[in-house]
Amino acid sequence: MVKNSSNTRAGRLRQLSQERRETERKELRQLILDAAGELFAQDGYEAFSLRRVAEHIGYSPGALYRYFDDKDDLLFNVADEGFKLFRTSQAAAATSGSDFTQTLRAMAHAYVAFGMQHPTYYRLMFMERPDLLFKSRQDQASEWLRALTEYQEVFAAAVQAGKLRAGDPAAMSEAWWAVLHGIVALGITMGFLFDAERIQRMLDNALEMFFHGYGSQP
Amino acid sequence: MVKNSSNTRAGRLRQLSQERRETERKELRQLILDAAGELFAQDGYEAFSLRRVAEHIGYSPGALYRYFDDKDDLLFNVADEGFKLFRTSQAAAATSGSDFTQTLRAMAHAYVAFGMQHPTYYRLMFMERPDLLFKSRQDQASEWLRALTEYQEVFAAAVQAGKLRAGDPAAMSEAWWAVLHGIVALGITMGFLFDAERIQRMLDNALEMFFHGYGSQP
DNA sequence: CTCGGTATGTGAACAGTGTTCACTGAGAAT
DNA sequence: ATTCTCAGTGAACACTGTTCACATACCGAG
Repeated sequence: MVKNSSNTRAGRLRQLSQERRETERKELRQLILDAAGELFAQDGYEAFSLRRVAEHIGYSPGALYRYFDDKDDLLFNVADEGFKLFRTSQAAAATSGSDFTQTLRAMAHAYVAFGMQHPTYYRLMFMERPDLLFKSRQDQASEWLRALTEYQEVFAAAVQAGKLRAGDPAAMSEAWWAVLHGIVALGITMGFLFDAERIQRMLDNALEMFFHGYGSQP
Repeated sequence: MVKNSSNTRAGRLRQLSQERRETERKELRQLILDAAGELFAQDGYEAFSLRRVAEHIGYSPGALYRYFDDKDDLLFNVADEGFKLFRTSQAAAATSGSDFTQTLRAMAHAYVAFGMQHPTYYRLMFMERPDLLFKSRQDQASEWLRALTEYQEVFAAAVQAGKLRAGDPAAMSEAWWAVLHGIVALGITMGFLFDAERIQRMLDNALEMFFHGYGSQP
């Protein structure tokens, strides 16, 4: 039984040693995670391999299994990093403009910018393995849904304020999310067709469509 | 030198034999392709493997390389099958409604239905490896762009007829394509969030948005 | 009919992947 | 000082795509 005995010399030593081992463990875990993030961003999803991560930090492949259950588990934790970036960029945009129109524009541009600047993250998060974000940990899974519900709140407020026409805010935000996702997905997977400027114009067109529609009747 | 000599018995035999070998070759090629398509639709992109295709038809893995350059080459030809399906379904929808609104609705529903009914094909064609459709063969590459330009033509006609407000038809169709792609992509990769009915509602909402917009001002 | 050539399929090999596991070796606990 | 725990290793397993020397069967010509 381990007692909380820091009054004796042996007790203090034991505790310090335990703490040190704990921080060492966390440091190595972080080292793996950093290396994984770097290699992932560099080589993309397909070429990403456990063995190369291990080699990159000078460990044997099997060692990583002391810190992560699986390749999927490792990827999940990498995706988490991407989600932090995504959430902060979205949150910043959400509180930028005073007008709803401006706010939505800012959030949309932030969304697309994130996808274009971190294509591998976006791929992993929203395209390749979105299932990763659901299983695994419950406390972090909500992180993922929160970004989605954030849009809904903005939309609900806009409908209530009369900035948008009456209707189901959830349905509207879903449809708008589909637009954003479609633009980013096309931009990422068909970079040879759509360069950055064209994606920008596409987004502007989509915003125009969103607000005013393309129909001719008033 | 091979002369076109079907007047002698030996000549006829030679020609028939050559024809037979040729058809045998085509048959085996088709057998591989069918098996590949089956396994691909069954197991999806990630689990798809050359060796399993070979095993499935009772050949050694190396044999496939007599008929396809590469795994990519094989996948490209599988994708081609998907494109035939896609194109015919789109073409049928394009000539269905007399009114533009109806036509666009029909095409949109066909688009989404294709994605939901053939998720692995859609993944391969538009998400996983769209690069496959560009390199490889020039004559078939246009096949892929034609489906895209078809939308543009419909839009151009609609603008000219006053069914849509004035503007660049290409930009409009691109934006609308992004919407469709976004809906299907979300439906495919996040099937646990969006079931078929919800995707349907999402599409209806998107059509509403497309025609009338979500803004409150007239 | 026999010879030479041509194309086809095989089997083994290579380099890579994720994952497991018996084993060291060092440090902590007793 | 001895036991115990745990991190890390290295080898193995079952896969993957791809290549290549080789056997083999068949075709065309002499």
